[in-house]
Amino acid sequence: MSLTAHDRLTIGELAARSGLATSALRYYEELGLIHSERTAGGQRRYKRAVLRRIAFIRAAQQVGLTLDEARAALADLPADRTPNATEWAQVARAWQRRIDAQIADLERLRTRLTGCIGCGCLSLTRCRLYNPADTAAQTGPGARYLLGEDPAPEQR
Amino acid sequence: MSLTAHDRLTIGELAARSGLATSALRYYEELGLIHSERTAGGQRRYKRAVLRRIAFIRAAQQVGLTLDEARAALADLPADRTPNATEWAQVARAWQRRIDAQIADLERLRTRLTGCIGCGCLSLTRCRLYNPADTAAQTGPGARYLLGEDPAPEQR
DNA sequence: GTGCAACTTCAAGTTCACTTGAAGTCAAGC
DNA sequence: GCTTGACTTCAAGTGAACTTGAAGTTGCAC
Repeated sequence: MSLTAHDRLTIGELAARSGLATSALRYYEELGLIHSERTAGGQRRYKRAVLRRIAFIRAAQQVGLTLDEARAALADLPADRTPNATEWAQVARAWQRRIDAQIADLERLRTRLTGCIGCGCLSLTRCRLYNPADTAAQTGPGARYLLGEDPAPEQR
Repeated sequence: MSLTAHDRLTIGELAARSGLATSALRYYEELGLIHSERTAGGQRRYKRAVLRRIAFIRAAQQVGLTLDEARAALADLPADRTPNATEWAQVARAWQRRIDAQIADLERLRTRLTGCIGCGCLSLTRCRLYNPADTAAQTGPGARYLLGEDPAPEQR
């Protein structure tokens, strides 16, 4: 009678499908990234749409969003159904800008490295890896992995 | 580039020049990423070559290395002098491969997103974002901000 | 109706890359 | 010689993203 095996997923099934650990799924739920229904006994049961949300979250992480930012981005998409083309296009385009910016950053670094190979490099005065005039600054607490600010105002 | 009495830097000077906090510099030293001499009174004094090492470390972080990996990479470069072209080229080329791989990952994601815009997407059966057959996904513990991201979306 | 894997909560632990704070010491300008 | 700011060590804290462990409960197959 219960075709429910098809229509709601246990946390273990969701873990298997999504590739995340059950602990991670509970953690995501605690953060409000995903949601579940409960059985009479208190166990979680997930709609299949949650798989979509998780795919979204993983992609968000790949473009460098924190889970908190991912949650904010998810707020623009419907919780339980497939987003329509308009809803999705809006999000996707924002991400494309992000991705493009990241690619540009990496290409800039690659260019600097290439220059360095040519110049027998890391010279204090000349090296462009060493003196990146172009730096996209950031200095938030948390995520501080960005070769960011350009200090050294006095070059003596 | 005068070799005055100031050919050694205090930790504060190094911090100002490198853009890192003094606490970070002590931490790097604790990890064995950089080294210092000490005054009679026990204060750190840094050779200017340390600035180069720091530039290297920051760039390493940008390409997604952990500090531990950066230390390993630094082992291929001389501690106190400018690396010669051969030494440097070897390292730089390894990094270029890394950078290229990262760019490729991002481009793959962007392609998937583009496809999704067209298809009114995130369909469970069709979506390529949702079903990335190519999971070259990095998700080891540590180093999760693999791509040099900036949390502020549109600031350049 | 029983056995047991899969679930539950809650607290605490982990890793990375640092920062903060306390308590004390050094270096240098006056 | 004094003062002051820059330094010292060591311990503990931070935050993101989870994981681990303990102790107990549920659901389903047999």
